[in-house]
Amino acid sequence: MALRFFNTYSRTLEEFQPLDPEGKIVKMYTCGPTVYSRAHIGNFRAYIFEDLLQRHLEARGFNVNRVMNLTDVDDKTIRGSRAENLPLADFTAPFKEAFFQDLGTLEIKSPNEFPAATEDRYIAAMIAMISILIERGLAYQADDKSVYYRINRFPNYGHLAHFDLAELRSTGRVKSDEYDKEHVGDFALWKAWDEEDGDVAWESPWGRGRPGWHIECSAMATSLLGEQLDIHCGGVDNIFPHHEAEIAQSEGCSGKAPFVRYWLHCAHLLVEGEKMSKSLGNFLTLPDLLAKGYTGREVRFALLRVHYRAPLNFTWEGLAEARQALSRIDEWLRRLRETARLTSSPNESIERDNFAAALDDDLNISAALGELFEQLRVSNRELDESMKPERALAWLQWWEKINRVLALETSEEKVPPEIEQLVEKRKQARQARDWQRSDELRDNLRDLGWDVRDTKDGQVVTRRAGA
RNA sequence: GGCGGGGUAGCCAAGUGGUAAGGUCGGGGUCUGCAAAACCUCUAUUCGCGGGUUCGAUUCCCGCCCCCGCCUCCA
Repeated sequence: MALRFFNTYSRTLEEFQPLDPEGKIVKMYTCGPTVYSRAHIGNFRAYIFEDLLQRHLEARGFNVNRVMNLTDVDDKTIRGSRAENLPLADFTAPFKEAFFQDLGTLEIKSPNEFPAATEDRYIAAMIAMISILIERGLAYQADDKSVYYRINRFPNYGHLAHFDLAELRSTGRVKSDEYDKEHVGDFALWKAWDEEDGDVAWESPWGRGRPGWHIECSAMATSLLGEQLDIHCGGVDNIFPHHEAEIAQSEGCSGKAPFVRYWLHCAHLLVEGEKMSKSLGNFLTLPDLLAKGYTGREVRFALLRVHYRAPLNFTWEGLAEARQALSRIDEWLRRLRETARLTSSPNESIERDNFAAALDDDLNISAALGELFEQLRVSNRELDESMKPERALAWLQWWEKINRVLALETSEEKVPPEIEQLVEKRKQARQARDWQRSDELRDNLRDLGWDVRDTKDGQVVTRRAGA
């Protein structure tokens, strides 16, 4: 089956075909975090979905050039820096750092570029774009000195979100500048400096000020990837106004459409059935989960296993399920490796491609995982009936291909000497058929965070999940 | 009010116009000194509700209900 994705723009499944004439390079832009606080697991659901997308494209032979921006200037970052009495850059730096750290913990591939909005070259690019928009009559400076996009002059405005301009109404969520704007829906490209901005300001042809939110993504995306992109992702809440504005700005400047060939949006995350919010006390960050003993891969699996367009209900029970499923994979790999140890010559291979085929269908991760677990059972059965080392090696190679996409494998933890000693003692007790002593030592080991099991080949010691 | 997404077993979740993958939990079994792991087996006459089309619908059409989100700076 051909690779296809659900394009928000057309609201249909479309076969994927990159712009690159060779059909090789994929230009992908993903909206990154606003660095005013630690990113929460809802944010990471989106980034993990994007990671899965990138990895699967790579598995299918594409060369993905991915950009993820960092929004390091906006109302919230400015507010935060003032509250802490820090220069803006000093306020945002630790959040950038924390973000990179979390990406690492979750095995999210680093994008090729991490442009930040405040970098000189992008501020310059934004100013250049705004100038062009003004020249073309697509933007204007209002009485409040800010520059706004004139949405009435961009006929396509509203297409992505399926919004009718006449029906846009203010939710009052944002300070209303309606008196200065020609249309309520006109959005800021350049915000004139005001007192609350403190020393956060750049010079521009329209006076001191700072960029509006939307323009940064247009500027960074087109600077790094060109005027037209293959894929642009984000959470569904970004469809409007953010991505709608990006289309208006980018196409308004380049005159080329479409700005983006495939828009992919991921649904939100709920926590225990409720929206995550600080007031509900269910606002979770990665360190919160790590502190409870969960690992990055367990969180990754819990966030990965639901299709990206379906809402994902994050629960503690779900994390426990993830842990259980992963330890099954670990045990399976341990057995395969043990069997494969006796050979190094792969002379057969497992030709089953259903995993990747499932992902071809708009990243159907559930079907893909279904296939993985089905084959896991098949191969476990083969192991039970004594498997040849070459066969085990073939299964391991099958897994490696899959794991390049899932990124769920951890390096095995070495058994420390003191644990080895207890295991040795237990071995002796068992040889003496001293079951009481044997069970005692097993309990000791468990308390120390190690599981020990008896198999026909002797004791098997593994690290306890969550220990 | 407008625009989306979703409602499938205790929980999570695929799926097809022809009779419900997979994960997890729980019951039974094989194995084991006991466990554990692995495997086998059982657990939805039924897919939010009501109509319609059809030989046949969870799947297509119509209407309704519920949940979540967006409607100007939230992934």
